Amino acid sequence: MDQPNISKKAQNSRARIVEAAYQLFLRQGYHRTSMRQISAEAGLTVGAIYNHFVNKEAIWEAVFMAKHPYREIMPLLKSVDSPTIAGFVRQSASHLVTELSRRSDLLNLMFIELVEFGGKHIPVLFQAIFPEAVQLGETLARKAGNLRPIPNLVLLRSFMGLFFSYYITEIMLPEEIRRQMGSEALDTFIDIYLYGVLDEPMRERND
Amino acid sequence: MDQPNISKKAQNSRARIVEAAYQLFLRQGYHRTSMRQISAEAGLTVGAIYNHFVNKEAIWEAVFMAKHPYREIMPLLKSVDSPTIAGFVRQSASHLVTELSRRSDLLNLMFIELVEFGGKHIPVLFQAIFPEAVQLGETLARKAGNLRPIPNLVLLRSFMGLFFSYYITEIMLPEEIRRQMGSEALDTFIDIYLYGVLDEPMRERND
DNA sequence: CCTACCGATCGGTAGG
DNA sequence: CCTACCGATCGGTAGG
Repeated sequence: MDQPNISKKAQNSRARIVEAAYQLFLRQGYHRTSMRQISAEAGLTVGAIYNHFVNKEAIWEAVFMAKHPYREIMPLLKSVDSPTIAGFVRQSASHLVTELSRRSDLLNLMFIELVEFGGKHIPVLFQAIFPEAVQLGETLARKAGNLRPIPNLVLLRSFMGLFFSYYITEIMLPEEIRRQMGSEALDTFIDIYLYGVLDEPMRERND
Repeated sequence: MDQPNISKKAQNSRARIVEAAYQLFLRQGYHRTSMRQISAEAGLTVGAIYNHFVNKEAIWEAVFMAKHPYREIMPLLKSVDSPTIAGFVRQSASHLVTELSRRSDLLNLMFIELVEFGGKHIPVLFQAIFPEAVQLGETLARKAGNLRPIPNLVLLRSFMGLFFSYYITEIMLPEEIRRQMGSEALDTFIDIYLYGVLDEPMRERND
């Protein structure tokens, strides 16, 4: 115990840097967060960070890949086991929106990426998650329910778009208006989507 | 001509600062843009800027209020004159998406606001556009077509959400996948929306 | 509206 | 020769 595994120590430092940077980036944005803050939060010196990352942007890349919303969203979607499309969409929506409102900062990572880096790291991220996403699209298409003729990829895209549309319009509404709409807004969004993609019945709320 | 109108000169300087800052903020983000850059682009010194704005954030507020997407979107939507809901949605969508792809930076202002300021200026912006938006919602609801029972505000919100969902998912897709989906993706998104909000017929593409 | 400058802090690197 | 890290400081730039 006097001679700890050096490699493990290094991995631990790296993990602490990523975790500290993640918290700070979300709270303050990328440019408002200094290397000093990251190093202080991670419990090592500024110089020490550069043994793990060549520069600040490399830290962002590690944070982005390790903490992007999909890492939370995918397991959530996989845990939904309704046999019908309608049930799957309703359950997914309630899970996702609960998660998004509990952690309203989740999509901020994507916004920072878009604002600060022009989205240049997104293709790499996309490659990593594409197979899983395609699989999800196929799972969705195989469930019971008469889908209108919609290509799998577009179906998947619109499914994800459902949450973006709800979340972004929610962010942009002042508290007051949000209350006026009530919690039915989400149900209505889901209904619109289900009426939009399904052909005939199966749209009832029977999850 | 030796004694130009001072107030006009001041207004002109202010306008040049806002325009210069707008270009730079979009291109580089807020924190990557220095007061020096803005002053150089606007053709005056750093100190001079502080005769027009108390600080850098005040410049952002002026840019945000003057250049936000609604300023472009609202006139566009008002110019659409189809008598049916379906026609209105289809025409609006084609106009908006054309405009958004021609100026892919339009929504970036919103993202910067969210990332750098936590969205704290949005309520002010919202107050300014809310009456117009409500009017638009009513116009939409009065057009021909059997709407399912959806509250006006939620209908308007979902209508705006349609574009967010399309635009955000487009940003997040690498060029390659976007091409695979083809240009029908937008048409499919619109169809899903129309099937979602309309009760029975009138969904045909007859704009 | 300018020149000149401030306290502080930035991302990154020196030698050991 | 490696790793992980230190105290101190680099040249420049931030908002004001």
